[in-house]
Amino acid sequence: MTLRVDLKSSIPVYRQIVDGLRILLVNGELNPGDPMPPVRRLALDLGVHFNTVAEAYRTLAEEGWLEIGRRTGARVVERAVPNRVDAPSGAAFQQRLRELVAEQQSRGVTRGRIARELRRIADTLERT
Amino acid sequence: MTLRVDLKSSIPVYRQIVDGLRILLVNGELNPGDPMPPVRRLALDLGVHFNTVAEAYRTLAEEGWLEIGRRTGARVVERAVPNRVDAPSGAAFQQRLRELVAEQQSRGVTRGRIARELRRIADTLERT
DNA sequence: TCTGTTGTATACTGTATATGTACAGAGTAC
DNA sequence: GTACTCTGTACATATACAGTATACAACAGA
Repeated sequence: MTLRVDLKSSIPVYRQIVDGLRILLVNGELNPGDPMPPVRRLALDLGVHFNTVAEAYRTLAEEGWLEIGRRTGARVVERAVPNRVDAPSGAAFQQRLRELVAEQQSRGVTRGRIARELRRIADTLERT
Repeated sequence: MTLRVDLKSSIPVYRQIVDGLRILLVNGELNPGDPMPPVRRLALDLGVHFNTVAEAYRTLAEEGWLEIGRRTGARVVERAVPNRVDAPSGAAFQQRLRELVAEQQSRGVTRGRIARELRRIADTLERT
């Protein structure tokens, strides 16, 4: 499982884990039925405490991606596509995008380079 | 000045201010020579404490966007484009992009819709 | 039934965010 | 030049949150 966390980042580790795993889930690298590694093992791999991983698992379970059993461990489940009533989230997405882009510009990355990266992700999205 | 903060967000207010102002700076809506509003006034507008705004101003000053004087207040200055030695930051940008995209997908936003948004931003970037 | 492995619950510590309050510097009016 | 007042700064403080330690409960399997 390809997953890394940056302990020095200002983004909380448990959220880094959630974000990282969500990418794998959305892209089908983790599929319904797949067992997740025990919190203690993943925690050891990442170099954090197992409660931190447990928190991430719970978050993903609330989102409907995982099912957690006491002794069974965590497992990926079939997930109903949420009916997207959340129109406002779109605005937040745009805002976050603009912030990220501005930060890159601020670092000196050229507009062309950023634009190319955005298109690359867009292409990847539709080519699936 | 178009700037809003979300007090309920998990993103710290002072960083929301930094991110929001950086967009205005990068896009030329705030230009060298322009005076920034006093911390107490902007704080009042946003509904936060003035020290929170001051922290944001200091961060932008460290980035080279602002110059701060005791009685003069904060002012936008000409900023040298940083020599982009930070190659690793590109990888972090890609990762953040993927995380944002995955989050939208998780919410039920279609790939096409996300791709369109990414391309829209990319177009805006190059059309300037 | 026993045992070991799983996630859970709770308390605790350190850090970061936001605020309250007092202060210091520098223009301006007189 | 002196008083005044508007600017940002420098602390101390309250609070919330992230991460950890530790004990516990559930449950599969021998």
